[in-house]
Amino acid sequence: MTELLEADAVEAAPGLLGCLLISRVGGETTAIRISEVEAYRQDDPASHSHRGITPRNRTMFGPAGRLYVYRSYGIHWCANVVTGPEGFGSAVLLRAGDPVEGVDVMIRRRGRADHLTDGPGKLCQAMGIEGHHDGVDLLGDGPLILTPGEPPKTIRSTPRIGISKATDVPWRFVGEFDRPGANLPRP
DNA sequence: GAGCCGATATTCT
DNA sequence: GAATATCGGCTCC
Repeated sequence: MTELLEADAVEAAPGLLGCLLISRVGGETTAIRISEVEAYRQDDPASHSHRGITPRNRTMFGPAGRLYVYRSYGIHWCANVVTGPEGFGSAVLLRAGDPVEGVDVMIRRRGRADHLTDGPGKLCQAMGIEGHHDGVDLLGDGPLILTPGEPPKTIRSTPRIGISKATDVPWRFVGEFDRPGANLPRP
């Protein structure tokens, strides 16, 4: 896991598909199987880190395996896994996952029973990830843990979503699995 | 289903 | 002042 995350974000991103993200925020356990990610790195005009270090994005420049959390559109939280060597601002945005544990908790946090973790802001809300989790170590014993899982059957790469720069690079990765996500609510 | 709109922190012009 | 790595509620098919 550590070696994967120390690689370039574009290499690490597809490797994160199928990994499990476990949250114990507030003493309640939720977990997802990661199914959709996007790679961002410093030499990429669409990345927060492209124009250098700021108070918001400084976690992206830290060691691999940390969680980078930022506020999106002033409303939502978005979670990234920091990758690459320390000092190079790169991370993998967690866009979506399949719920595998704590669905009842997710439903309560989201206030609805469908679309629990199928977007970056929704994923954070369902797992209780907020701004104060920025910088936590995902490989240690903290409230948020990243562990290896079963890789997807196939991986598709597409252009990234919701950006206006560097829309030509296919750095969004979507995993397709044999088994559907456990406990996925029927829409 | 698609399309419009409002909410609003942080950064950049 | 404008743009953004979004979402949910609304309308109208």
